[in-house]
Amino acid sequence: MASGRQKDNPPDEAPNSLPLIRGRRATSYDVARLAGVSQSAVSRCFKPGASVSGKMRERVLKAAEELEYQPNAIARGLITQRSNLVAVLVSGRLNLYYPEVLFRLTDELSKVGLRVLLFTVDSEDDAESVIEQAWQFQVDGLISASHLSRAQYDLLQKRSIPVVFFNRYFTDRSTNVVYCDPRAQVDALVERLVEFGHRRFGLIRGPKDNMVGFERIRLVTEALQRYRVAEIREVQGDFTYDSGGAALQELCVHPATRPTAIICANDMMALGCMDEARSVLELNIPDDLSIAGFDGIGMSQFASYELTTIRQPIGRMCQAAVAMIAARAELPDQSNERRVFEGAILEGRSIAKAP
Amino acid sequence: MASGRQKDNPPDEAPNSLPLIRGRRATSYDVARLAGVSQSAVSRCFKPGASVSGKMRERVLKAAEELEYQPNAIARGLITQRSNLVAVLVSGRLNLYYPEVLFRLTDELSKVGLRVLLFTVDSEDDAESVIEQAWQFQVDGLISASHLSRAQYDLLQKRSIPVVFFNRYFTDRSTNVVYCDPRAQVDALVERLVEFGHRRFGLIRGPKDNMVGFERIRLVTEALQRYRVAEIREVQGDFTYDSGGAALQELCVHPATRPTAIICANDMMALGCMDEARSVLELNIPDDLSIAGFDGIGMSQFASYELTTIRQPIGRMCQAAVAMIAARAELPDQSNERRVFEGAILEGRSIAKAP
DNA sequence: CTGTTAGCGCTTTCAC
DNA sequence: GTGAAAGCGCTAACAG
Repeated sequence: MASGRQKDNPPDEAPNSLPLIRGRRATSYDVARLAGVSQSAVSRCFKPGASVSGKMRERVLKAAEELEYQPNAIARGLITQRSNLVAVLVSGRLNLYYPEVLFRLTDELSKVGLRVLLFTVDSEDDAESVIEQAWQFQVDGLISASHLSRAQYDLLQKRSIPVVFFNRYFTDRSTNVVYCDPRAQVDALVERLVEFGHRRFGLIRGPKDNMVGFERIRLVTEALQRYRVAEIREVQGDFTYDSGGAALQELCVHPATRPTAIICANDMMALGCMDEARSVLELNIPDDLSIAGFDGIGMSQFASYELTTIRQPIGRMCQAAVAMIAARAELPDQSNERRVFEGAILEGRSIAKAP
Repeated sequence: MASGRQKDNPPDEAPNSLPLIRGRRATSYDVARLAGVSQSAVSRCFKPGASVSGKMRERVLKAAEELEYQPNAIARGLITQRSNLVAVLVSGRLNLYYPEVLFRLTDELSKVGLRVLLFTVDSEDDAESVIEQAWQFQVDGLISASHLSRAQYDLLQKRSIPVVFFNRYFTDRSTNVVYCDPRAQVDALVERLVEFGHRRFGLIRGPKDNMVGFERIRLVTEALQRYRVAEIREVQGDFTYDSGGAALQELCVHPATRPTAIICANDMMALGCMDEARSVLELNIPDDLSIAGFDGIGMSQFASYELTTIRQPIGRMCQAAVAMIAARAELPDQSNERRVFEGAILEGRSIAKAP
């Protein structure tokens, strides 16, 4: 067999053969040999801020270009203990109904030189295996826009993997978290609806395991109580379009006392609700029924809907999440941080005076 | 300093300390020491189908569990020359308007033990750097649901990175490709529209660099010519909702001779079109205007739209793409393959007799 | 500034 | 069936 580290070519090989010698990619040794320098010199040339003379750098880069050499990130990660990989967890739901988030996160991460190892999760059991995978791949951090159990979070902590939660958190654990607090906007929205004369409200919850959905409905309920609204009916949804329509039906079983205003824990359900109201119950929106949502997804502003909703500043939130994870990939022992963003009311045409 | 490979503990360390010794994760050496076997034995226990005695396996797995040992995928990749990483390229557009694709691909890939290194691309220049990144991370393959230039594809080939195209291909290159051929459904759709008495058609194209959009419109045009339809007006769109509305305006500048049927290169534009028709031009759909699309995205079947469209069998297409890339990650030199799926007409309520 | 050297944690011959 | 030893491609002290 050939000697170690390919210090010399096998005799039958042309001296300046193609970069891919027998399908093998060029290594820093190949570049070093061609440039007539040491292998570590090559390494330095690819490390930003290393001390190399201009002459050397030039020769090395020329040789590297000729061989189409690019440092092997895997080998680098092995020794530096930094993979430059960040695991991103999104639930199937989020990805389908709010794809902007994943897209923005990926974009921002790539700006700071981090790659996305994508995981989609549908249940807590999935998350279990995701954590093992992330661990095996030595990720520098994890951004979770999906539910994790406390045990799973503790495991991550124990393994010193920095975690940033996106729009979810634990009440009994300090964590890094980026989220949107819609409190002020909820209050303004409720005030407006009450001023419009609404007295019977329907609230459509998110899935049971979802903090954000829960919190939103809680804020709405509290605001309503502050305005002395007593007739509040809550029904369960699961963030899907279909569940929005089903929930509306449930709220309207007694047409005489049906709500005149409905607030949904997310936009997707609000759209389902609007469609059900118009096409099945034959109600006009907003004249017969006011509907509002949360998120500010692109679709909610389509002409068929023009939903009044509370938007999250997704762009800034994604930037914040990435900045936090990048900082902790660099210095793992930073203390936890919460970054809370305000929402903003997106004025649509889905709310009006009570009928 | 401590001796190489941590064969012995520093004296100040407790014998059975925590798995994370000073934040370091357990290695196969740690497990070997605890189990009283050689390091290579540990390695074998984690390799499926290796020859290990039951007794040994048991001891090793017990030690591994105690130390929470999981093999380091990075180090493994370095030696096996397989990273188990697959680069997935999606364009911002695709991700936003057709998130199902990314979701399904990720799911299927994880079933065969491959991880997704996600890249989002908006221009060909982005693709350039993505390819370098993918190369640096030694990906076992690349699935591209985004545009690549010929030069970029050739580079990938030269580097022996298996590539599977999702819904795009080159006319002058043989490639691995999964795509949907809607020919038969286009023909059926056009036939139906002609039978409904439509004689003036409007066609809304996709972005200029997009093969699929181009092909769809070409198929429509050919079918129309076969049915001797002469009045065809094509306008440019870019697959976005907004561009659908704008295109409709352009098609209707002369109300007297406006098209009575419109076919859009994708669903998202068709939705924009429907909304523009209803809310701005005050046309009824389908009575005043028939509209059809391509894709079969979830949203197209919302009650506000019920678009008649030609659906792609996304689930099966994603399975096929993953099977192809997995096979080529295993045996890189397999010949190219094209897997073509038929579309299916999704019956909505957006087409009817010509006014 | 440059080269030498020692590993990162793993898989894989090769003897035994 | 098991252990010893080599080495994947790279970075990081350390000398010079």
